[in-house]
Amino acid sequence: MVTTREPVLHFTQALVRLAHLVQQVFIEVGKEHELTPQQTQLLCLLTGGPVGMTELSRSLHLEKSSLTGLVDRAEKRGLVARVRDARDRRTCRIELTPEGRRLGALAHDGVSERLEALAGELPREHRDVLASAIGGILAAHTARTGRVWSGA
Amino acid sequence: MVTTREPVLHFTQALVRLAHLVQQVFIEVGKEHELTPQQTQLLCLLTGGPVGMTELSRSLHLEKSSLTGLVDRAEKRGLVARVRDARDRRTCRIELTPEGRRLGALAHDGVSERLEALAGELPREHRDVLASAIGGILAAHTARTGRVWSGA
DNA sequence: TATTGTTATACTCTATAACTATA
DNA sequence: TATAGTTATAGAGTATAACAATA
Repeated sequence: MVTTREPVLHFTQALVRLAHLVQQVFIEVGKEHELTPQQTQLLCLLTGGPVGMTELSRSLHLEKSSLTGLVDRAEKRGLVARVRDARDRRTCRIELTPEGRRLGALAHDGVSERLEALAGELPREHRDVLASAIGGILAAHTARTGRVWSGA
Repeated sequence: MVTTREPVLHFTQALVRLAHLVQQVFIEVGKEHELTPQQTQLLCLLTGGPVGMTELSRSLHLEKSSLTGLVDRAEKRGLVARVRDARDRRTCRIELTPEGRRLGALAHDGVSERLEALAGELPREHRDVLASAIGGILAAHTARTGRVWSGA
């Protein structure tokens, strides 16, 4: 049984609420730059370098057809570009335009800033425990599914 | 490969990835019961009892007009009902139908189960630190905005 | 006048199924 | 045949603006 300082929240409850808070930060920061949450996520992901549609759809957990529309709209807004590959003419890599890179960086920084601020009052060692505990959860999940999400 | 106590992830990076993982769990569990993520969230929120449209729109961070549609669809599926108030005939409270309550409970349990499983390998004291650290973050945010999200 | 909620409208986001082009 | 990506279609989710009904 739990004897010492009992956590106020159940463990899973805490995770769910935290997730929604982070999601909200993501939405608000995106809105400041007139980005939808999905566009924000796309830009953050592409910060790591160009990615093909199939890999992108796996990373974002989206059907390829859904991704086509997302990339279409981002392309129309001048945030990303489709670059065709001469070797395999079926494929294309999606890469950031300078404007996309700029907005992606702004969004990334805005999210970091706000999350840091939220956690500002936590003692340093709690932050470390938090980060490494989360790292453990993510590692367990990655080992099980082979999936990594690398946004923000 | 994870060796030292040094966090592998930056703090904010860890939060963002965790949030996306939780979100994905939410989506997958909802899908098992043919619920959209938004419906799942709505049902979980209403588990605490009937809520009016205005308060609901604040809790979910949605415009009232967006909420109208969400409730319409949920009502058409027989998950919730609008109950009009005789005292103030402008307002209505949204409450779960038996079917909505059933699906809400299933979704809630499914989410808890999976998150527990993901965290299954964490030492007990890390889970407690994690939960209380998150509690601190949420409390700080709530103090600042006066908002609570009470889903799942 | 202020509030509660809805309607009208125009997007974005998403999935399924069928398709084209290339390998 | 198999893979990479698109198109067609339908529906859900969302916001803004204008509105109706009630307080």
